Amino acid sequence: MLRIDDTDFARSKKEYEDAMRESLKWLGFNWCEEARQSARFARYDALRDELIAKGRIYACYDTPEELQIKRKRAMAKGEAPIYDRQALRYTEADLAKFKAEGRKPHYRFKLLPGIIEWNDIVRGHCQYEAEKLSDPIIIREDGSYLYHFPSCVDDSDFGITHIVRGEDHVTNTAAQIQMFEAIGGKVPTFAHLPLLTGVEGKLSKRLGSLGVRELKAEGVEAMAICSFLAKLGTSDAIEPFYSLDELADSLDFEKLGRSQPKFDEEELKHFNTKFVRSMPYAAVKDRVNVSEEFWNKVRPNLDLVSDIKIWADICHSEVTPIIEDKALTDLAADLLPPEPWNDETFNTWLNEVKAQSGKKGKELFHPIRKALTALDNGPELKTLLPLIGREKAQKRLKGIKA
RNA sequence: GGUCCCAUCGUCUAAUGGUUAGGACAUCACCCUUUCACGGUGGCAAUAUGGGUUCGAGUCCCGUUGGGAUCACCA
Repeated sequence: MLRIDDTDFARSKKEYEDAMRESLKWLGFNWCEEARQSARFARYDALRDELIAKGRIYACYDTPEELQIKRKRAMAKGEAPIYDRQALRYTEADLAKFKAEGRKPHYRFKLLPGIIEWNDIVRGHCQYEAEKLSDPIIIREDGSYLYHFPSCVDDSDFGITHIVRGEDHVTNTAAQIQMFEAIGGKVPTFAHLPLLTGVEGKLSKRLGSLGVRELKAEGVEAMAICSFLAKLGTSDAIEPFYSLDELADSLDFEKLGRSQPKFDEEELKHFNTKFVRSMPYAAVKDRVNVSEEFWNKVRPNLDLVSDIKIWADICHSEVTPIIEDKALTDLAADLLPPEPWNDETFNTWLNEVKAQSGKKGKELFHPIRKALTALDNGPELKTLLPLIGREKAQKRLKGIKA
C-alpha cells in the first residue's frame, strides 16, 4: 500500500508526490492499494470529537511566539522544554478574551502520566516517562491535521502490523502508542533503524544530499541502489541482487546493527560498476539492443549499462581507426585470414603478425586495438575480432574508416 | 540543557566472559590474460579512553571523550 501523508496543505505539492511515485516505481516498488490522508478527514474528525469529549484532546491558544519563548526559557534554566499545559488551566475570562481577540485554537493530545514502553525489533526494550514528553500538537490553528494523529488512525484502520522507520521517530513512538490506545487501536510492532550518516556528517533527505533521480541520471542501476542500501549496516556482505523479492527474502532484522552506518556515494558507484558487470542478460534485455552473446562477451568491461552502445557501435557501425604503427597494422591487415573463422583463427593470425613484425606484448596488441576500436582498452581482442568481422577489421587495420 | 541511542581494521560488520579478534568492500602484492580491462591467490590493517568486577573483559559495571536522534502549528 502506498499512503500519501498530505495533511500539510502548504507542503503537499503534486510535483513532490509525482517525483516520489516516479522514484519508487523506477526502484522497482509496486503497490496494489493507495490511500490519501486528505481524503479521510471525516474519519479523523469523528475520532477527534470522541477524544475531545474524553478530554484526551484539548484546545490551546498559545501563539507560536509564546511557545518559542517558553521553550527557550526552559532550556536556559536547564529544564526539559516540555509544554506546560497552560491550556488546561484557562479560565472563562481567558477564553472570552481569546474569542474577543479572534484567536483560533490548535489542539494537543494529552499524554497520560506513567511509563510508556515497547519492545522494538531493533532497539530492544524501550521506555519513556510520559511526564518528560510534551503533549503533541495534532491540529493546527487552521484546522488541518499534523502527521501524528492521522497516521495512527490509518495504521489502525488499515491493519498495519509493523512500523519500520528511522530512529528519528523513537520519541514520537511513545506518544503514538498512547494515541493507538486512545482510539482503541492495536499498537503495531515497531522497528527503528539507525539513520545513515554521510561521509562528512549528516545525510538528510531534506538537504537533498541524495536523490534517486540524480543517481539514475548518473547511470546507477535501481537494483544496485536497493542491494547496496538494504545491506548497508547489516552483517551481510553487500552483493548484487536482481529482484526485490529475492533481496527482501535475504533480509533479517537480526543482522541489523544499532550504530549509524556511513553512506558513501563513491562506494555506491563502485558497487554499481561491479553490479553492471555481473548483470545477467535477462536483467537488461529490454533496455539494450544487443544479443545475449554480445552482452556476455562485452559486459565485463562496462561501467554503465548504457556503455554497451559504445561496443555495439564499434562492432556494427563505423569507426575511424587510430594508426599508431602503420607498418604493423598494414602487415596485420594483409595477414588477416579469410573467413570462416574458428577459435584458433585469432591465435594463428596474431602469431604470424608477431613473427613477421618482431613486435610482441603491448607493442603488438596496442596498435591493433587502436586501429580496430580507436580505444585504449576493452574486451580481449580475441573476443572482439569475430564481433567486428573480417571486412571492417581489414579496412580499419589499413587506416580506413569502416 | 532534558531524554534516548551508539563506539571493533580506511568502510560495513562477526565473535554463550576463555579464538592467532573472523568475514566482506577498499587498498597493496603476485598470478592469469602473448595488451588494457575482467578474473584468481595472498598480504597489510581494529577492540576510543580511564577505572572497576573476574583466574580471565571486545564482551559486564561506572566515569571520560567522541558521534547521532529528539525536544516544530514538518513527516
